[in-house]
Amino acid sequence: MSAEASTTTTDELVHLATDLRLACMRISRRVRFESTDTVAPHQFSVLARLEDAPRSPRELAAIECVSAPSMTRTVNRLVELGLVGRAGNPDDGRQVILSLTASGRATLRRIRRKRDQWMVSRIAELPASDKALLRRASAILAKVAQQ
Amino acid sequence: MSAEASTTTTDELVHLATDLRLACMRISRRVRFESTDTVAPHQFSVLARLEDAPRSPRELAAIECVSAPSMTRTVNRLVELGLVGRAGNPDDGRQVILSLTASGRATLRRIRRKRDQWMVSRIAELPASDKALLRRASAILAKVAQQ
DNA sequence: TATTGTTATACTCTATAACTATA
DNA sequence: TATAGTTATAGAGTATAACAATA
Repeated sequence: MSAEASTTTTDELVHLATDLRLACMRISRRVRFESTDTVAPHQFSVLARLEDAPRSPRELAAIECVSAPSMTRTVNRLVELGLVGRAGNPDDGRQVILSLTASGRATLRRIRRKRDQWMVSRIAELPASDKALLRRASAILAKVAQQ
Repeated sequence: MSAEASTTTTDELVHLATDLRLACMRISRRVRFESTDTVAPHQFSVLARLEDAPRSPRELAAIECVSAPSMTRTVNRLVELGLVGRAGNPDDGRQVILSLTASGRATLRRIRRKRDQWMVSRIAELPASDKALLRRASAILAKVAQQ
């Protein structure tokens, strides 16, 4: 009875984990639902991967944990939509190099802006103390997600 | 320079929204990825809807925002798996009433436990002050998601 | 022979349209 | 005729296996 008072009990920990997980999943769900755009989730994900650097289909398939034929299909569609460009590698005739087009970059920006807008509109009305708390929580959650 | 110090600027607000959204989405993604179980996401969702009360296929289709034939298919599979039971409505011969079986309830519990475990293992190591902060953040996020 | 990428084929989830049974 | 549910059919995403081209 004395040892439990000062620290977090297992029960409290599980409770916190459940509540926090549900809150994150619900927010994630709402954001995804709200920001349904011109490209599907798996297409958005590939565009985001190409943002930093051009990549080969194989690389993308590995990162996204899908098969090579699946990635071929996804990439074909993105090329068709004009969001991704395909180029050959002069040093290795087998390889294909994929990169974002200007339109692809614009699409990424637009989708992110839309997602953020949903979140901004909900946070804006909160009292300053809640915002400050979420600011700190955000950093902790980011670390938790990275683990 | 004097007015901006005390309150949240638009820029800070958007920044917070982006960070918080990304953190929630990443955690959600990790949880879903980690807890891939016997049933697919859309099946899990239907099981959860049947937890509180039996429902008709039509009701489920409306709640889950899918077509009636899609729900027929999903339900068929869940019945095949023994997780959902099908019964006729004596008052209306057209209607079908779906409810969770004992096995369906057990499956829901098992999946939730698995999802929680991932979150618990990550939160457990945090300092007590972070846990306390997340406890408060969780409540705020829950309200935000509900809006 | 190993690697990169595509094509062939099949399974699942989704949808719309057509159908059956009941009200 | 209107409603609940299913069946018919098609489109998109996924997978594995087989193939072509290059190293």
